[in-house]
Amino acid sequence: MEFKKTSAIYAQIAEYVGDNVLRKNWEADYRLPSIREMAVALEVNPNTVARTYAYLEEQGIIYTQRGIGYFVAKDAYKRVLAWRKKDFLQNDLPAVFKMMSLLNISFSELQILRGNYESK
Amino acid sequence: MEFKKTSAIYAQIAEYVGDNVLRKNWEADYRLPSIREMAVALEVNPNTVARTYAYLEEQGIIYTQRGIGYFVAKDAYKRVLAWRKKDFLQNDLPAVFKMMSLLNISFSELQILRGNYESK
Amino acid sequence: MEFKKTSAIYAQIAEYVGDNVLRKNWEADYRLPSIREMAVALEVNPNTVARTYAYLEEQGIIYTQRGIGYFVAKDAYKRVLAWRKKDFLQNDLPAVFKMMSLLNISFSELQILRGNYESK
Amino acid sequence: MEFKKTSAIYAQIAEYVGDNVLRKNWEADYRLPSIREMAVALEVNPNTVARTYAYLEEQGIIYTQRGIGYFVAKDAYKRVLAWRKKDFLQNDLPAVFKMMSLLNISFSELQILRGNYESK
DNA sequence: GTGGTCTAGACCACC
DNA sequence: GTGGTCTAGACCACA
Repeated sequence: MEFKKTSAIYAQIAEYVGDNVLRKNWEADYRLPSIREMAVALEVNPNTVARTYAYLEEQGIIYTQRGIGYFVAKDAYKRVLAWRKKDFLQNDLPAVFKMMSLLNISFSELQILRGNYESK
Repeated sequence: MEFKKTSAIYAQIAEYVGDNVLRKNWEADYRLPSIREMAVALEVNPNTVARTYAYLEEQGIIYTQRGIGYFVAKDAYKRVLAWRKKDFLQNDLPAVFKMMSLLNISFSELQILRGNYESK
Repeated sequence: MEFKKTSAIYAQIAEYVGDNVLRKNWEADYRLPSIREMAVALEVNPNTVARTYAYLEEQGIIYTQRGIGYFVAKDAYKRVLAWRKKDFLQNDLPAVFKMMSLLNISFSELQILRGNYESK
Repeated sequence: MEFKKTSAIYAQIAEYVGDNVLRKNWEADYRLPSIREMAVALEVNPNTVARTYAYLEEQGIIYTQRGIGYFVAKDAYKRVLAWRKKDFLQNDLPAVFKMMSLLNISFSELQILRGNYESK
């Protein structure tokens, strides 16, 4: 049996950035908090944030202007969406359907539950 | 920012046992692997498995016969179902709905995806 | 012949805590001695005290605040009373009545003895 | 805190013999099971039974005829009664009254409970 | 400092 | 062999 391990902190920070892009809090060319600011805010080592930013830059989600800072890329929304959608469809959703099957929860039940959450 | 932690190993083992009950691999009065066997198989300390079994016994999901072993309780299925359903509705489902909202995935889309998974 | 065993240490500590609640030495929201303090005071391993506290928490008799300590629950008195009353009626009392029968002690005699103890 | 320790096995066997005298299963001059028989029956080392018999002989509850066996003494009943009564009055009863006080159980309640047990 | 978890290894009683 | 308990010592997150 393989036990779940806590995902790396840098990856969790990447998700946090992605969330802000998806929610359109941070749109194209928005300047991200500096590595140092972010590190303080999240109570994390600056190197960890640097790693996150480097990773996001590789993915084409943010870009850097040396000496100025990091900015949200033009097509960041599109890319984040693709990235997260892939994750969701490949990992989360199958797990949910599997669980629904085990728990004998029908799809119509799900629709009702969905209504409950939205009304909150 | 609060980082996600994995649940404790003993709790993950409890889920594993629960899964086997839900899948009806292990039915009422089925004898669980002994604490020591399980510990070797999962490569954890026997105390950790003992903790899992003690926890499940409290929940009325398994029972013990001293010197013999642990067995699946009569109404284990019912209890596991209630336990996992509560978890699913309180934790997993809200996360899924939130993600669907972020990713702009509609409910009808979900239904189609569901069909794809089932046909596999 | 089945020889009498003493109850586990962690259970005896639980009784000790219960006594303090029943005597109203420790009332609602009273902070229990920390696991380590208690372990030193009772000369047992911290794990043993931790086990006691975990057990009492499950029973709803105490609650925990991470990083702070354990506290007596609001309805601890009620719960301890129920717990101990059940024990008393099921175990202690039958033994006493059996012994009275063996010793030919009548109920009225008991009442007199009771008076003697109270006057002390 | 002093934890309860299991009382010595030889003492528990002595209680067992005493019970049989009190119940008048074993009356004056009744021949006790031999040390070996008793040891086998109780799954105990013969030395332990020997210790019990020696102890009971000291107390004048049994007597021995070398090469024949152990027998219940003439005034065994009287002596056992005195011995157990002392124990009961000094140890058990005060504990019970203390517990009744903690649990708010009145004497009249006790009388009712007594009726319940007797009818079983 | 606090509790929460895990490992390692031991001893006991029961079967 | 089984489970049940206890000790010793470690690391983590929270405050």
